[in-house]
Amino acid sequence: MQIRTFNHHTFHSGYKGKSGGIHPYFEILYVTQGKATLEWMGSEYEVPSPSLYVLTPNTPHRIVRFQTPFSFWYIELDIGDEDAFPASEQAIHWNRLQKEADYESDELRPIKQTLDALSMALELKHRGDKRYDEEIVMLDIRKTVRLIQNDLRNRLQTVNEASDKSSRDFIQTLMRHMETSYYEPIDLTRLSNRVHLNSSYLVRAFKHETGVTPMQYLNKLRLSAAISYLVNTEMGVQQIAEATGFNSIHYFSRLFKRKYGISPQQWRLANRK
DNA sequence: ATTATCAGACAAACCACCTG
DNA sequence: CAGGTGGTTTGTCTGATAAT
Repeated sequence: MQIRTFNHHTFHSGYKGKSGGIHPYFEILYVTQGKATLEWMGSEYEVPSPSLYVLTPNTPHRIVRFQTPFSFWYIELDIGDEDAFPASEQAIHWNRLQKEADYESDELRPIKQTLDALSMALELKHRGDKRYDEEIVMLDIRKTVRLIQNDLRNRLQTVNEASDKSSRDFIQTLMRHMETSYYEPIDLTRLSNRVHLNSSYLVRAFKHETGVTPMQYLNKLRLSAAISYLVNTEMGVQQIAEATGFNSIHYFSRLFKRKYGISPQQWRLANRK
């Protein structure tokens, strides 16, 4: 495991710079001051402070609204083939909990203590202080990840004991699948085979539960990924269409224009700098 | 609760062509 | 040449309805 990059920011009123991205790295985002909304994998998350978000590789994320001053730091990690990091399902579950997370509680206090230690260590690194020790930072990151996983495991046990498993778990299964594999070829037949259900029943159940059909949900994910690529990379529209799972640039730009009113290229020009 | 079928509406995907 | 549009074919979604 390697730190690929880390940074800390405070947004003051009038801030108009970049506040998100997409990259093939695992990211930990720790919010220390202010409130905001995080867009991640097609959903919005209320971001209080303190709160901690785990962002899995290749997923676009963006802070869209914030109450100033808004402070946070993040670390992007090249985790190689380590499997100790939360899977997408766990990350989603964890991030959803952040809205109401109480970091003074017995369960979460150890995480906050570790994060505060990390904050201080990263501050040393930022200043080029000799006391900075990368090894200790790595241990703290591993400890944080481990604490998150333990906390999730404990919660899951209590949930499973308390409630009967929803008969509609397959919808969550499919949503998670699309969120992590939106760039792969996905069609209705593959989705219904995946959960062993009739496709017409699947569409009805999915819409009933989520308000959108499976393919609408998938396109929403793909377009929000495309937005991140447009703003944060130099990739051409053709490349972005491929990277987000669209089979053709033509269809991509048409869908894009339908949703945002302008073409991808125009959107990039309008949202740069 | 789930599957099946059918028809009609609508959206996605594709090809050919246009534009800057 | 990359990116955008028009028209056509193919796939998805929905409502109705019947059955397990």
